Amino acid sequence: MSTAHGARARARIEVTAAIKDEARRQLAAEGAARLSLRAVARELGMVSSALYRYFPSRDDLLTALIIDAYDSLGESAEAADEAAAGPFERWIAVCRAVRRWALDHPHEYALIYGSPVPGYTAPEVTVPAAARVGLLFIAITRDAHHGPGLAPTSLPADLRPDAERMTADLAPDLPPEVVTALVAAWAQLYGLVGFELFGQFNRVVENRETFFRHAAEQLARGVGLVPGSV
Amino acid sequence: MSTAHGARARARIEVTAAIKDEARRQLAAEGAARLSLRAVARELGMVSSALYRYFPSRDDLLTALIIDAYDSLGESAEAADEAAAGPFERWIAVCRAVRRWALDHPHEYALIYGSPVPGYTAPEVTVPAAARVGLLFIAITRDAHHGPGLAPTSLPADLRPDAERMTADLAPDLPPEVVTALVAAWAQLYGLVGFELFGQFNRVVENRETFFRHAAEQLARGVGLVPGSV
DNA sequence: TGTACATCAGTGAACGCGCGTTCACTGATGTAC
DNA sequence: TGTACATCAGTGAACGCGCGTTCACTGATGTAC
Repeated sequence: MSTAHGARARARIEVTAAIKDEARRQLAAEGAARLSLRAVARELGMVSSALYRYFPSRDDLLTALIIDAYDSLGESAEAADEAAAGPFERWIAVCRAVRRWALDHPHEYALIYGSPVPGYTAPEVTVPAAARVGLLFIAITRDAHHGPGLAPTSLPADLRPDAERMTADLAPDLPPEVVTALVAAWAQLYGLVGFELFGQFNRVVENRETFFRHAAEQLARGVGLVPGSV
Repeated sequence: MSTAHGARARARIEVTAAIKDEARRQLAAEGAARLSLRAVARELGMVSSALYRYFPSRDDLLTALIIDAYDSLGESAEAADEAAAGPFERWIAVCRAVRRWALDHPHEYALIYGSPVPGYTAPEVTVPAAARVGLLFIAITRDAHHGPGLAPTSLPADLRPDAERMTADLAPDLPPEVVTALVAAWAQLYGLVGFELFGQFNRVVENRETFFRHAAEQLARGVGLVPGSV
């Protein structure tokens, strides 16, 4: 019954991977807006119409690349998390992994966190992969909250309902003050990374690694994490 | 001597403005990657080659739009600044103006702060316009520093040289701790705005106005600003 | 083990599209005397 | 005020390009009996 191990099935997996690899290469070189099915096919020595056996349209190829990018970023972040001990240190490690990954994969980063690709809207299937880094930050903060050291700032009254809804959705065992700070810190992290990546720090910040680490530490403090506690 | 008031000169100014307006309209509708000289000309009832009397190439038109966008954002921010009193309140007002402008001009915002347009690199002429909002934040913080209320966090030793260089470049009369915090806050502000604008807050933050205001207040505190002091 | 049929990866030509840019030109507006 | 010439905005045709997608096809791989 299982054709899943036939030569045809194996070939299909390999060619699909080759298409994505070449597409990723072009993405890295030119950006998502310039990614072209015809160019991918040309580079693989195929005829452009052959790609339609693997991806029903250019948008589907883009979607596959987006999911892969989120997963690649998620894996980097998770590996950094596992290599660190203590909530504060884990937080910093994940922030640095995100920055590192972004600098190593600028166009893939732009694809998932930059301005939307014109004419393309990401389908629902991308959501789980997109959530990985966020879930990691939540897990780290939750672990810290079980120990000592969380000193959340207070919430204004008009933010409380939304904060409580977010808390119920994301991390019911954390205080709403912390969840709010967490979401803000998450967005702010991407501001820091994006500014560096897209050139806004040119002529302003030079020692970017050190600057980033300092800023990431401030973000950690913002969600109540302090160095050294385990 | 002065042909600057002839009918021809006046017409030139008007047509140049009309081209930019139409280009801005297409930018708003489709994004920078889809902006096309031919479509602009078509919409204006001109032949595409006629645009070359006004802009030597598509890139020059893009550059003009970028400068206009920075100036438009800068004006909004400056107007908000002037309408507020006290450093903390001015800070919040400027942050909110930036967010408001971004939500009102999403594609122009993406053009100046989103992922770079493929094949285009912004020339030097854009720098002064790009600096306006940053200068505003520096001015606000400087004013606060002349009064009471600045309580800067400390700097790690390895960041100090870069922090002192930045301080000399940007605001020699401010302490390096504050300048560093300022640059970070500036990047973080754009993280908050970008996340909302590019859809990362979908299904996460609902009351975005309130959330943003709270986050902006935290940023203000990060550079040592506190409410109520004048 | 061998044969008949079904599946499906890849081909090659074509459709219809839009793009940026160049170039020789026409004709109206502006300038010098 | 009138004439001769220079400037320059806008035209229309063309160049050369690349794109996504469709379609009828060939031929190799896989399946059922």
